Formats: sequence, C-alpha cells, structure tokens
Amino acid sequence: MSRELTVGQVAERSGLAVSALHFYEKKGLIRSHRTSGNQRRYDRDVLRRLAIIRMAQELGIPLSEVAEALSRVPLGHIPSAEDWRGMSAVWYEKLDRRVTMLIRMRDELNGCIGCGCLSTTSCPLMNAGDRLADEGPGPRRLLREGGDTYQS
Amino acid sequence: MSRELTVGQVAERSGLAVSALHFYEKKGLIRSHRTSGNQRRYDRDVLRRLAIIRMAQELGIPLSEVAEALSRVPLGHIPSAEDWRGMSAVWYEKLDRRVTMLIRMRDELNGCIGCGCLSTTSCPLMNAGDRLADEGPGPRRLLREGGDTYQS
DNA sequence: CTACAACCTCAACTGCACTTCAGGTAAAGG
DNA sequence: CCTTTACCTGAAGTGCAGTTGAGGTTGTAG
Repeated sequence: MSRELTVGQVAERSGLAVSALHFYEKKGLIRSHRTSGNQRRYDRDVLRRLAIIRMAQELGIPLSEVAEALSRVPLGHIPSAEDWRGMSAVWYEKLDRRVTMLIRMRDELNGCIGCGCLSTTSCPLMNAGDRLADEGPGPRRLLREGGDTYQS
Repeated sequence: MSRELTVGQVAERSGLAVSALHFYEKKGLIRSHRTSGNQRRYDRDVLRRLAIIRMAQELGIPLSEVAEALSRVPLGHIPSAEDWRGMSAVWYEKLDRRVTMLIRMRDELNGCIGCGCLSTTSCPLMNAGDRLADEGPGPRRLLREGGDTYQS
C-alpha cells in the first residue's frame, strides 16, 4: 500500500535475508530511514540498488567495489539511467575479460580431455600452471586479489 | 638434481606459498614423505596435482571438491590421462554452464548500457533480480552455495 | 488490551582459503 | 665447527560475506 517498505518486505522482494540488508546498510550500500519506533523503512529505490548489488555479486565484484560505485549515486536517489550506464560500462569490461578467460580455459580443458596430455612441457594447462612460477616467486596473491576473479 | 623436491622448491615451481602447501597437505590434497629429520620431501607428481588444484581454483571450484576428485587418484601416483579425463570432463560441464551464464549476463548488461532501462517491469536484469523473490522466500543461500559460482 | 509476529542492537559465530607468529629443529656452505 | 638459511608445529589472525543468538521493543490483529 504505502510507498514505504519494511525490512521484511524488502527481504521478500529482493530474495535477500534481513540480516543481509542490515549488513549492506552497515557497509553503506543501502540506506533506510526510521519510524518513530526506530524501525527501518525503505524507499523503493532500495530495490534497484539491491538488484544492482546482486548483479555485481554474480559478476564476482566484491562488495567494497560495489559500494564504491554506488557511492557516486546520491543516496535516496533512484539510480538513473546515467548512473547505471557508468557502472555497467565498467563492469561490462571486467565481465568481458572474465568471459574471455573462462572460454579459453574451457576450451583448453576440452582439448585436454581428449589428449590426456599431462606433460608439463607441452600441455597448455600444465604450462599455465608453471608459467607463474617462472615469473618468479612473485605476487601469487594476485590470483586471489581479484586477478583471476574478474579482472584478468 | 634429486627426484625429491623440498617444500621450498615446490613453492617456487608452483608459485604457491609454503604455508599453502602445508595447508593443502592438511586438507589431504597433496602428500609428502619425510626425511629422517622430519622435513617434507615431495615426489614430482605433486606439481601436477598442484597444477590441477590451481586450475580448479581458477574455475571457482572449492578445495573440498577438488579434494574429493583427487581422492580418487591414488596418492603418490602421478595422475594419469584417465584420471585427468574424469576430472576435467566434470569440470568442463560446470565451466561451460558458468560461461554460458556469464555471457548471457554480459550481453544483457550490454543491452542495458544503451537502454538505461531501470524499469523493474521490463528490464531483464532488474527482473532477474526480482525473479528469485517470486520464487518465494526460498533458498537464496543457493546463490552462495555454489549455485552462481559455477553450477548454474 | 493483549497476544504474537516482526522488528531492533550488538556481539559472536560460520566457512573458505589461507597467512602470520612464536618457539624450536635440520641441513648446507664456508 | 659454526653460522645462516630453510624447515618444523600448532595456534591464532585475516578478509570476505554474511548468519545466528540473546535480550529487548514495536506494531498490528483479534
């Protein structure tokens, strides 16, 4: 009825747990105002924000980065087409790189299913494994720090 | 020189930290035998195992599942083409599903960059966000439990 | 007006994949 | 022989993305 949504209603409509909404709020990803009795009430824009957050999550983008992107969208303002364009363009690139990498890996994997090439000298996958080592004992943490997740 | 590798050598060749090797050993992913002085020594097969582990990690497969797959490969035995075929075939399917999903998302995202369609009623992405809610307050945890990571 | 469901806060816990630290031992070079 | 580097163990800490629990308050339906 009202334009205001309770936390429970937002949870139901977004498919997220109430605890997750509290969590996102603490992280500054969403915002609520309160009733006289200190209960959260959400504007409708929260659903769009949550949809964007969920998308980004599915793209493997860490919450911190989503927060950063959303912080440029004025709070309480429904993300505009312009806002969305900016975010999605950046994420599209990340996603595109990730898709490319995954396809390459999938196809190499496919090749290896047939060839059974476990040779460290010739198999592209095995070499992929060794390649990093040859780059020195370097920053293998990059693998975890987003390098493989969606950036590379 | 020797066929035996120390933990440091394995770390260098695999690009993994020594602590990670200890960790994998505790989890049963790799194995070592010890010198009279209780230091780890690795057979060469460990490098292949680690390459496989790294690949799987890059595919987003959790260590527990990698452990499960590797457990069917006798320890201390260099994974054969047959072993590899079994694992990679299973992983290929997961990876393929994931690629498909990512491509769909990327293309929808691309469409949305242009259209700026933030309408909850017509935008496919926005609806994707809402769709789950319509499936009831159900197991949204599936999103985290591998559903989006590589299975769906 | 009274149940009862939904809400509140804050702290602690979960699981994954590791890393870091403290305190001690082993092996290799000079 | 001695020093330095590599190694050992077990416990605790890290970062992410939340969930769970305790103890208490609010809002709504009957």
